[in-house]
Amino acid sequence: MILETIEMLNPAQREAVEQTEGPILILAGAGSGKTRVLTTRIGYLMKEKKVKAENILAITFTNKAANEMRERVDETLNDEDTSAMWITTFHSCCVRILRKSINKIGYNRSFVIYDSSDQVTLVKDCLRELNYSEKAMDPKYIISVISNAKDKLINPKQFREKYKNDFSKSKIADVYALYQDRLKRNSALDFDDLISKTVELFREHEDVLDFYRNRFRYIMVDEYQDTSRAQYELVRLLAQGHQNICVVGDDDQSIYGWRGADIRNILEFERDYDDVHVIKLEQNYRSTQIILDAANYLIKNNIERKRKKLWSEKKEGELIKIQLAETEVDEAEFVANTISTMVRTGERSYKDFAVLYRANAQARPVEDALNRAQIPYNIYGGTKFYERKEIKDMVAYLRVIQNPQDDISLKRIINVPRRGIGLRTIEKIEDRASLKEESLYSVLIDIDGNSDISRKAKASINGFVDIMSTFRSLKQIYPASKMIEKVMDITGYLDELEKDKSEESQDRIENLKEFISVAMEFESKNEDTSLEAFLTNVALTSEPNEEEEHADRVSLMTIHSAKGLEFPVVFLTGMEEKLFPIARAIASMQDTQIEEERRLCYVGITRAKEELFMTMTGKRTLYGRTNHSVASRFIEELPDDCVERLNKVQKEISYSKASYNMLDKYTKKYMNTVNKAEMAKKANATIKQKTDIADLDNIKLGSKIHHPKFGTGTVVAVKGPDITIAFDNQGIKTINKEYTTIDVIK
DNA sequence: TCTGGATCGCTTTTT
DNA sequence: GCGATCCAGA
Repeated sequence: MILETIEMLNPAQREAVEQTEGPILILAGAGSGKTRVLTTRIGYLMKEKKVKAENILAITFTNKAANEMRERVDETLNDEDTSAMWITTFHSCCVRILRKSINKIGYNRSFVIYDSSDQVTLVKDCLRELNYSEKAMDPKYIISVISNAKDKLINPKQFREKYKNDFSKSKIADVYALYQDRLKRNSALDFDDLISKTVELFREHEDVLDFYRNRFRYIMVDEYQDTSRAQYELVRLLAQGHQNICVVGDDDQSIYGWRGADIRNILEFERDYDDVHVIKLEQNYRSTQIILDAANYLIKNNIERKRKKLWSEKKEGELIKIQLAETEVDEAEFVANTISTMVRTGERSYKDFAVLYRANAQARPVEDALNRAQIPYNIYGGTKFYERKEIKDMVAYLRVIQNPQDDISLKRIINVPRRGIGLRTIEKIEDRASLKEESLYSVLIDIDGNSDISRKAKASINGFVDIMSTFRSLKQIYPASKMIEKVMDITGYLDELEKDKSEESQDRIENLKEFISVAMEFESKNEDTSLEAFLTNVALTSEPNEEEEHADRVSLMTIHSAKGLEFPVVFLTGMEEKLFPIARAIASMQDTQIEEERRLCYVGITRAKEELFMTMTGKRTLYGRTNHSVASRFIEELPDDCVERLNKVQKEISYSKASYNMLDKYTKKYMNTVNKAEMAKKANATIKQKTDIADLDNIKLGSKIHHPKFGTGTVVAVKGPDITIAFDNQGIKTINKEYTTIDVIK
C-alpha cells in the first residue's frame, strides 16, 4: 500500500519520503504536493522503517493543517493506530509539555492562556500601576514590542540590558517586567510564552529535554518559513542529537514576517545543521503554465530567496486578464458580472471562484455587487466566534472557576451582569491586593475584614463569592457544557439578555447556545473532558467548527487567508500602488517590506488553477478618501506574453516616483520615522551575505554588465544562476541569468 | 452608572 | 466612511 503510494510520486517527492535520516530541507513550491509528501513520509517511516507512532512529531501552524494532516495520515495508514503520534500545532504541542512540567520553572501547571485582548487589559493595568500614561505609550505597540522580544527569546532582564541607553525602550522594559510578573501571579501565559517558556524549560531542565528528545526521534515541521526564532530554537533543541529533522517550507510564500516569522530560519537552515539534504519540489500540480510563468517572473524580483522554478505538465492555459475599472464599485461589478456569466453558461459553479484582496476594507463593495447580482458568497475574516463579548464573558467565568488567581478574567465578570460592584470598589480591592501581593479573589474571600468598603458593596461581593464557590464545587460533577448552562442561569446572564428584546441580544443568546453545543461536541470527542482541557482548547482555537465548506458559494477573503487554498478562478482585486503593495511598505523604503508584499502577490497568483483576473481602478475611495490609482508595480512586473489587457490599462512606468509624490500626509509622517541607519545596515548586510562566488561563463566578480531594465552595474556576487549586481542607479539586485539577457561590457 | 457626542485611526492574523 | 473608544455631564 505505502510502496504503491510512493510509486506514484515524482523523483524529488520520492527522495523526500525515502530520505528519513538526518536533516532535510524540503523547498516545496506552491502546489507541489507537500502535504502528500509529508503524509507519505510518515507512512513510510512507520511501515517500512518500523518507527513507532509515538516517536514521530509533526508540527504545523494551524489547527486546520494539523487536522488535515492527521486525517490524511490515517488514510495512508488505515490499519495502524496513530493516536500516540503527535500531529499538532506549535502551541498545542507546547501546552502539552508545559502542563506536565511547567512547575519546574515556577509556574502553576493549571495555567490559563491569555489571548490578545487579555494582553491589552493586562498591559493597561501595568501602565496604570507604573503611572505611565496610555496616551504616551500605546498598549498595542507595547504588546508588539514585548511579543517581538519573546519571539526572539529576550526576557525582561535581557531586554532592559539591551535597551538601557534607549529612553523609550527602557520604559517599555519596565512594562515588560511588570507584565511578565503579573502573568505569573495570575497563573497565566500568553501565546508567545507557550513557546518561550517551553524553550526555557528545556534549557534549564535537561531531564525534561532528554525525555522528549528520546521520544521524538523523527521531527517534521510544516510551513517552516513561518517559524519564529523561538520556534526555531525549540525545534533545534529537540532535534539536537538524532538530527532527524525534516522541515518543509517555501521562502517565496513567507508572508508573516510582521508577526515574528524569521525568513532566516529557512534561508540559513543549511548553515545551522550539518550535511543537510536539500530537496526542491518544483513540479506544480495545480496551475497552468501561464500562471506559473507569471508567478516565477514576478518573484524573481526578490533578492533574498532560494532559487526555485515551478513548472507544470498542464497546458499553457488562459492568459491572465487585467481589467481597469473606474472605481471600486465598477471593479466589484466587473467581478460579479464575470462570475454571473461564467455560471450562467454552465462553465463554472460559484464555488470555483475566489475574490481576493489585500485589505479587509475592500470587501464591502464586492459584497454589495454580489448581493445585487444575487450571487451566494462566503466571507472570511471579521469578528471571530471566540471574540464575541458574550462568549468572552462566559469564558472569563469558566476561567475564574478553574483558576481564581486569574485577575484579568475576574475583573471582566465581577460586575457582569451588574451586581453593584462599581469601579471605586474594584479599585479598593486592587489596592489591597497589590499591598498584600495577593490575588483579587483572595481579597474578596475575606472582604469583611476590610474597613474602607461599604456594607452594601460587601454584601454584593459576598454574594459573588458565594456563587463562585458554588460553581467551583459544581465543577467536580459537571462537564464544561453543563457548567456554561449553570453560569448563564445562576448569574442571571441569560435573564438579562432575554429581557432585552433587541436583535442583538437574540443573537447573543444564539451564540451562547452555540457555545454550549461546542462544549458538548468537545466532550464527545475527547477523553479529557475537564474544564481545564476545554479552556485550553478554546484558547487555541479561533473558530469552533468550520462547516459549509462544500456549499456552492464564491469565497471572499484576504490573500493572507487564502494561503494554502486553491480555486479554479481567482480575482486579485485592487492591484494598485499604495494598496498592493500597501502604502506602509512603500513608505518604509525597506526592500524587505516590498519583498514581502511581492511574496504575497505570488501567493495570490498561485492560488489560481486555471484562470486569473487582476483588477484595478482609476480612482478608489477607501477609508472615506478618494485617490487616483496607479497601477501596481506587480502588474508591471508580469511578463507581457502572459497577460491580456481587457481594456486600456495605462502602462505606468514611473510608478515609484509617481507613488512617492502621491503619498499622503499620513504616509509621509510614517516615513519620517523610518530609521535611516537601519536601512544602511541592511544594504551592507545584503552585500556581505552574497560571498559564495563561482566563476560562471564570462560573468564574474567585478564584471561590468548591462541589464535591459536596470541599466549598467557591477557584479558583486555570483551564486549558481544568480548574480548579484550593484547597479549604478537602481541599487543592488540579484538576477537569475536564466530569465534575463545580460550584456557584459568590456 | 449611563449616555451621547467628539475623536481617533485605519494591513495582514493564528495561536 | 465607519466603528471603537474616550470622556464629559447628568
